[in-house]
Amino acid sequence: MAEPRRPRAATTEKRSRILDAAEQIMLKDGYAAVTSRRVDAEAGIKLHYHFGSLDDLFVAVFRRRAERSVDRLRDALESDQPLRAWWAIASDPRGTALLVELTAAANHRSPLQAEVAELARDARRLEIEALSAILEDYGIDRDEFPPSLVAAAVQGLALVVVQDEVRGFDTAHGEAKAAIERLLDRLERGRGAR
Amino acid sequence: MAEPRRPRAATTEKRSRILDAAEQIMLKDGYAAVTSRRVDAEAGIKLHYHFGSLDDLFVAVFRRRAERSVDRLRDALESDQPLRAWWAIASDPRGTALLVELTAAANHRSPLQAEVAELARDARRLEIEALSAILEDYGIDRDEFPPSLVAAAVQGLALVVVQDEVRGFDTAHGEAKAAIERLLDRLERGRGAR
DNA sequence: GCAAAGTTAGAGCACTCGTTCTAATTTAGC
DNA sequence: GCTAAATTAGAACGAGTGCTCTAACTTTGC
Repeated sequence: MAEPRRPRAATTEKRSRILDAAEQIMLKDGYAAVTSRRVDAEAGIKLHYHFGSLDDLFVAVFRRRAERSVDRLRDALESDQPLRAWWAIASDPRGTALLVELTAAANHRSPLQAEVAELARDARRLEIEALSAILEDYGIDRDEFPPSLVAAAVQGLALVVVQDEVRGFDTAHGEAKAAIERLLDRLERGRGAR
Repeated sequence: MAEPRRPRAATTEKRSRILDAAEQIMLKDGYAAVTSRRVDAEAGIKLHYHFGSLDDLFVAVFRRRAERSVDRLRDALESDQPLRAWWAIASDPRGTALLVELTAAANHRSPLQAEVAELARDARRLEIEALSAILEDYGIDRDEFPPSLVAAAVQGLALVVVQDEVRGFDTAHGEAKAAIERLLDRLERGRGAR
């Protein structure tokens, strides 16, 4: 049978160095700029030995990110101020930008598409479950604003506000962000008082 | 001086045939699939004579779309049921998908980036102005939900719901859409009664 | 220190890309 | 119908792509 053939000590570190390079390129110039030669140059290592194909690399980048995201989301929704903590995660510029790029890249990389769909489902399920339990604490009517709507609204709002800010669009995103903070103040205060 | 050298009769039709082809490719396989040879094949004409460069083509696709969008948005916001009409536009799958692709493409096509920024600013300004006038009619508190927040929320919500639906993600988007319709019903009814 | 396995750099392959050029064809205006 | 301009197809160029192969190099376990 196949021998164990264990990798060397430094290998996992090199894998993550390649993943870091891929993320950085994606954030700077978009997913289409993530080419084998560009990653090689940025990481100082050739990717093909460690990942085989670009598809595999994209999937690995996504997986590493997705695992962190789901863990952090779970913690946030179980924290003292679930809405505020959730918003902090959703409105993180780096994470949002990467998610947008990876989702766009998934359009023509089917192995990646499956991963993206899975994360979308898991994250939304997590959010909806958590919201089902806490929405009433915030004084939000569940018939008028069901968890599925609130979840989509939070994610969408974060997406638009963050993207407009990152891209430097002149869309009063600062004012919107301030209003969201005020809203969170009021909601979290109201929840504590209940 | 330069002679008039007027183009032939069929030329404008051919230009728009190329634009149509570019849109179709983008919707099907993403902006990165819009290559000169692919467009040539899809449209049956060579694009370089009519547009010069791919950058010019992308800008032309965006401009044609942007002009229609702003006009339709203006009409919607001046209609009898501004929120509902606006939502209908924002949640149009084809328009949303194209906007996402073009915005992503703008990441590494600077001539396009300038156009996108301009549309974002103009559309948002239009929305904020209209909302400033009608928000109170809907019984929405302007301090708690300022126009800039409502505008970002509507666009973000549409983005997420439509994208999840188009991509077949299992995120309860159907339920969210139904809740939005109920919300619109209530809001528009309340506005009429005022 | 030595063999075996892990890892590397570099060349190379077959392909696609955006764009330009040229020669041929089609059309418009007279 | 003729001429000048508009438009076309097709080849070609240099560059970049994902990926493979090979020969060298480095580390590991004994």
